[in-house]
Amino acid sequence: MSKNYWLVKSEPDVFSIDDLNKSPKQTTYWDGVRNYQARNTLRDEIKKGDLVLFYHSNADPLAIVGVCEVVKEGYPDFTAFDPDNNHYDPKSKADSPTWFMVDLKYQSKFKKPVTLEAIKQNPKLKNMKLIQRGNRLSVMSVSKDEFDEIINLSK
DNA sequence: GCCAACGTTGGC
DNA sequence: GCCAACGTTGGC
Repeated sequence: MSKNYWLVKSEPDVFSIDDLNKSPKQTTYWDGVRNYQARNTLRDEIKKGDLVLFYHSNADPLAIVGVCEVVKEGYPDFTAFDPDNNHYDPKSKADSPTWFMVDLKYQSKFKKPVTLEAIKQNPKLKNMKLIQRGNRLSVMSVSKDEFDEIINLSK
């Protein structure tokens, strides 16, 4: 089984890569995704051992800032069951959950963040979903070539 | 803070 | 099933 590559967005004011690094076991559950397309990715496609680019949105700079690893595959997002949680969704039931999440573990922080600007200017990355018009998905796939190019740019 | 580009909701 | 209204995302 070959490894797949992904990108997740997070607002660093809410949860940054440093927050992930400081989390217990450098691991967090990636909760709060409430979009069906992203849900399908989390539930069905992302596998243990896959690598994930960590992107800071609504930030300065806008950039991919590091890499994390999937340590637990899709399982029900329990924050949807908690009325006190910001991500509460009464339509999601414990016996037939609507929303899913994965666990991510910190792997590395780039010496040099790969900015959105640099990605837009790189012809090898012109097909990245991140820069396609109107893309607001918080979880998306990345090709191996794109992943490798991002790693090169970060050195 | 603005607003384009979505996705979702709900009346009909 | 259509579509207007509304809410959210996220770059600028």
